[in-house]
Amino acid sequence: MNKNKIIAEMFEKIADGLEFLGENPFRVNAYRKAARVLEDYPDDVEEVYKTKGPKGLDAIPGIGKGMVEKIIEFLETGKISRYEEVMSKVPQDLLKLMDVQGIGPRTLKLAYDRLGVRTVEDFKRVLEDGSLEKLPGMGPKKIENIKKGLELFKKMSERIPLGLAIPLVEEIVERMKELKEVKRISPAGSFRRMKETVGDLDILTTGENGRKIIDYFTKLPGVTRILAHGDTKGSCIFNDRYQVDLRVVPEESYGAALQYFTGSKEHNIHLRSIAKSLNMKISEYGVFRGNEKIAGVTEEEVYKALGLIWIPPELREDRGEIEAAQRGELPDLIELKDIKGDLHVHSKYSDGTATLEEIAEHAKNMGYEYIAVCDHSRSAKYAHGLEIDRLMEKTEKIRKLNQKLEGVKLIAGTEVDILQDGSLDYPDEVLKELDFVVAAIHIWSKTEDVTKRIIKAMENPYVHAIAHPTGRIISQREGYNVDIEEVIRVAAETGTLLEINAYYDRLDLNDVNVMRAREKGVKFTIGTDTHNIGQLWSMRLGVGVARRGWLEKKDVVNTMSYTELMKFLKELRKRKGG
DNA sequence: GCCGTTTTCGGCCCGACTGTTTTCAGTCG
Repeated sequence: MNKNKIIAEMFEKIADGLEFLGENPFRVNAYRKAARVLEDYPDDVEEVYKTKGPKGLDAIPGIGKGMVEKIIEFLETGKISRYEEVMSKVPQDLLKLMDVQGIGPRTLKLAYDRLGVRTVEDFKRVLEDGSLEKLPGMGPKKIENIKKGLELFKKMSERIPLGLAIPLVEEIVERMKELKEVKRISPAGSFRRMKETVGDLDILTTGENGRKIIDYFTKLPGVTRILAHGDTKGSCIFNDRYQVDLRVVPEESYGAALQYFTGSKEHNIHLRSIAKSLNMKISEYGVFRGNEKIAGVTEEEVYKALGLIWIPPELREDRGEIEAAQRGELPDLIELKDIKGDLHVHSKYSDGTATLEEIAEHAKNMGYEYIAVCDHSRSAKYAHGLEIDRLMEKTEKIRKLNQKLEGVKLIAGTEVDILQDGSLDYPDEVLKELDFVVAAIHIWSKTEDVTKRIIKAMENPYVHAIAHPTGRIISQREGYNVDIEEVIRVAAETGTLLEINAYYDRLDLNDVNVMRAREKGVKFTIGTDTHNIGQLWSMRLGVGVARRGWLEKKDVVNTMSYTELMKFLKELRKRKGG
């Protein structure tokens, strides 16, 4: 585990603290930016410091002299004195409330100075007993707003996995299209960027009668609460859980608005600074030179006005895509239609619910050429892992079935367990008989470093891929204690594929790790880890991660035809010495 | 606190909404 994340968190907390103390907002922003840069930075800062010294750290964009000093202080002493100084001046418990809608640093400071509020509990008390309301700038509506914000805070504090939001958003979009006033409609925000989790869901429309469109929206089935209801914006809670904002914008600024509301915030900030350097101004209404509007109908022309080619939403995180677009060198991203098959599906043989025949049938429905059936291995008792004879029986059945099937093939595979000592749950003679082997860790302890186990598995010539390489479950668990940089390095060295597990709460590898692995020359497989056939659709989540990780068609092996893929898998084993 | 092919000082992204105001501060995205 590298220290980037720890330092990033400390910088973030310094930013919160300074904001509360009323420090120069630009300084606050500098800490936030540094935190975000570190969070995303591919290399371990400790390693950078060791090999390149302070200069190496200073070369990181957004990290200057002051931040370098603090990073070094942390690496050498485990502390940052500035952090401790700021923390000693602020009520740390109270600052948690910064994330509540309607509460910002000024409100907290006001309550702190005038009412002696020090904790979340204090704050709730002055909110209830009316003393907060008596302060200057506070009024009944503000108080009401904060109360609502607190109520929602608990429910909303957890971000929603993208896979859960997709059905809801698509249904809303379909229903809105039924209204004849609605001309154009598109989801925006982190949803459109295919971020692994989403907060609020943003939907953008153009159309004639804004009021009517918003009215219709607030009356959709599933609305349990209406938060805002105006001529251009409506905001509702669906199913007591999902906040959806609908905006109606004029046709002539649709592109600018879509760009603006798609974000990310960091991407937009960067764009606006470019606009400024070109003596232009960019907003949700368009790109302006003086009072003259020079772009705004489409996103393409917005980017073009700034000297950029259009940037796919998945890349808009300010992770180098703007510079790449300036050079005209954006990747030709993989698309869902490039996917020729699913390389991680479970059948009834282990803990899946579908028979081989049903899987083949659904492969056809998905328009696939193949599906790899990768059931659990014998140690996975909890999942009815297959003993060798059952595995052989299943493999035999797949071979026979393939002779009958038209237009689709099943690939005989396994998701073989990587055991405690890094050996595999089937002997090589057995693995050899299978066309596709993904290896995975399913049993581990929190204190254990599993890096060596995974590396040993990658060195096995019969292993094609490592499934869910970090083991994280979105908003449930962190994942194994694994040095992912090392895993990536060995994957590149041995040619072993890394899986993008597309199951909605895994998405493992994640976007940032995919990006790093790609830079090192690693190839990928995308598999849905489907256990019942209705989950096959989540391939699009995996493709979303791949796109966010800058992958092209050539980086993902299940874009190959069946024949190409089988050839590739055989050659990979040869290269690995099998 | 960061940053510079106009700048090592003086900028730093922008607009809307809300509620509280009577000209604006705070918050949000």
